[in-house]
Amino acid sequence: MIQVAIFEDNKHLRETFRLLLDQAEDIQCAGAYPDCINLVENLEQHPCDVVLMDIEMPGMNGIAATKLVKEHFPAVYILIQTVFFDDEYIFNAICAGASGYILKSTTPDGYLDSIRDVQAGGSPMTPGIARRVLELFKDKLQPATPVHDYDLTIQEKKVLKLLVEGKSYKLIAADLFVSVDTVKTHIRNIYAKLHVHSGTEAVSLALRDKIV
Amino acid sequence: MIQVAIFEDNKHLRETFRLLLDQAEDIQCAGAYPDCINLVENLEQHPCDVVLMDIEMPGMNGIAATKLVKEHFPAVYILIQTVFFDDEYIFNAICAGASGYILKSTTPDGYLDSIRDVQAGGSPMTPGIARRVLELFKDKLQPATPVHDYDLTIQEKKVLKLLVEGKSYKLIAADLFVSVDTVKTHIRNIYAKLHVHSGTEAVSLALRDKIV
DNA sequence: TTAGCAATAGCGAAATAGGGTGAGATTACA
DNA sequence: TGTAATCTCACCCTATTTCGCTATTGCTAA
Repeated sequence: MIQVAIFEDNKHLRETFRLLLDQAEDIQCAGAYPDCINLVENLEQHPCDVVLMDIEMPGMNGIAATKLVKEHFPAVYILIQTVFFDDEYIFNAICAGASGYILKSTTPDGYLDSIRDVQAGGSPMTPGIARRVLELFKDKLQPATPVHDYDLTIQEKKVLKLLVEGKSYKLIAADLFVSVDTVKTHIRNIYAKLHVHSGTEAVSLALRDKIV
Repeated sequence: MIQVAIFEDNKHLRETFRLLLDQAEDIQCAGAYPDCINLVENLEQHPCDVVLMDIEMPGMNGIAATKLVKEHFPAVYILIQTVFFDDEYIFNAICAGASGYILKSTTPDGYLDSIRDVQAGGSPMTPGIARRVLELFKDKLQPATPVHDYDLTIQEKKVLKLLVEGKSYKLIAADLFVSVDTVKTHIRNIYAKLHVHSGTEAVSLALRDKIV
C-alpha cells in the first residue's frame, strides 16, 4: 500500500486527488494539505512514501517545500506537478530533490502510474519536461565554451596560465626559461589585450572566460 | 509520416523493428543498418526524422554515432535503446545529443509511442533511466557548494570579493569606507587563512573553491 | 624584399603589494 | 567579568608590479 500525501492549494483539485488515490487498490491518501504550514509535523503524524507536490502554492512554494521534506524525510519520494514548463522551475525542483515532474494535463491514470513509478524507483516525467531536462543537462554540464580567446599568443597564454597559478614574475621567468623583463613585456601585452590593469583582474577574467 | 532509420547489429532484432515500424500507419522505416559504415551517406540518401540507435554495436558505438548524426543532421532526433543501465552511457549519450533513452525491455507499442514522442518534441525515457538522469544531474551540478569556507570573516569575504573583481587596495578601501592599512590587514589575514602569498593566488583559489 | 608579428630583452620611474609590529574599540560569549 | 575574536588603524621597510620607451632576432606573408 503506497501512502501518498497531497500538497495542493486548490480545494477542488485537492479533493479530486484524494478521491482518485483512494479509489486505487494499492494507493492510499495519507493526508491532503492546502499549504506547507506545519509541514514537518503533519508528515510526522501521517507518514507517507510519496508526496504529490503542487509547485505553485501561496506562502512557501513547492520547491522550498521539496527541500524541507527531503531534509526531514530523505526516503520520501516527491512528485512535482505543475502547469508550468519553466526551465528555472525544473532545474530548481531537481536540485531540491524531486523524483518526478509531471504536467497537470496528465490523465487520472497517468497520476496513479506516476506514483507507482516513483515508488518503484523510477522518475516519471512528461516527455516534454524530459526534453527540457536533457537540454538543461547539456547546457550546464557541457563544455563551458571558451567565449573569447582575446588573440593571446602561445607564449602569452603560458604566462597567463602561470599567473593564474599564483606565480610571481620571477618564477614565471624561471619556468619559461626567459628573463624577468620578457615576462614583464608579455604581461603588459596580456593586460592590453584583456583590457585589465592588474594580475588579479587578469586571473579573474582568465578563469571566468576559461581562457586557461 | 515519421521516417525512422534503424541502427541495430542484431539481424533478427533489426528485421523485427522494421516490421514493427512499417506496420504502424504514421511511421515508416527509412532504412535499417547493422553498423555505422557509410552512416552519413546512408542518411543523406534516405533522409529520416528519427534514428533508433542501438548503443552496443561493433565498430563505432552508438554514442559516437549519435555525435556524428547530430553533427551532420542536427534536426534529426535520436532515440537510444540499450539493455544497459549504466551511468556513463547515459551521461555520454545525453551529451552526444540523444533525445530519448529507452530500455530494450520496452513493449512494441512502447517503441512506437516513444518514436512519436521524440518527433513531437518530447524525450521519452524509461522511468528508471530518468531517475539516473536526475541523480546525475544533481551530482554534477550541485557542487556549486562551497567546499571550504576557510573560516573567513564577513569583512574578509567582502575584501576577497573585491580583490577578485580586480580592485586595488585603494579602491577596496574606498568601497568599504576604511583605510588602506585596514585593507592590508584583512588581506594579510586572508592570505594566512588561504595559505597563499599573493593576490593572484588568492583570486585563483577563491574562484576555484567558489568562496566568493 | 619589405612589412608585420612574435618573442626576446633591457632600463627606469612610479605605484602597488606584501610583511612585521603594535594597538585601540567593539562585540560575543562563557 | 574576563577573554577571545573581529574590525579598525598606523608606521616602517622591502619586494613586486605596472607602465613607459627602446631594440634585436627570426619568421612569414604580401
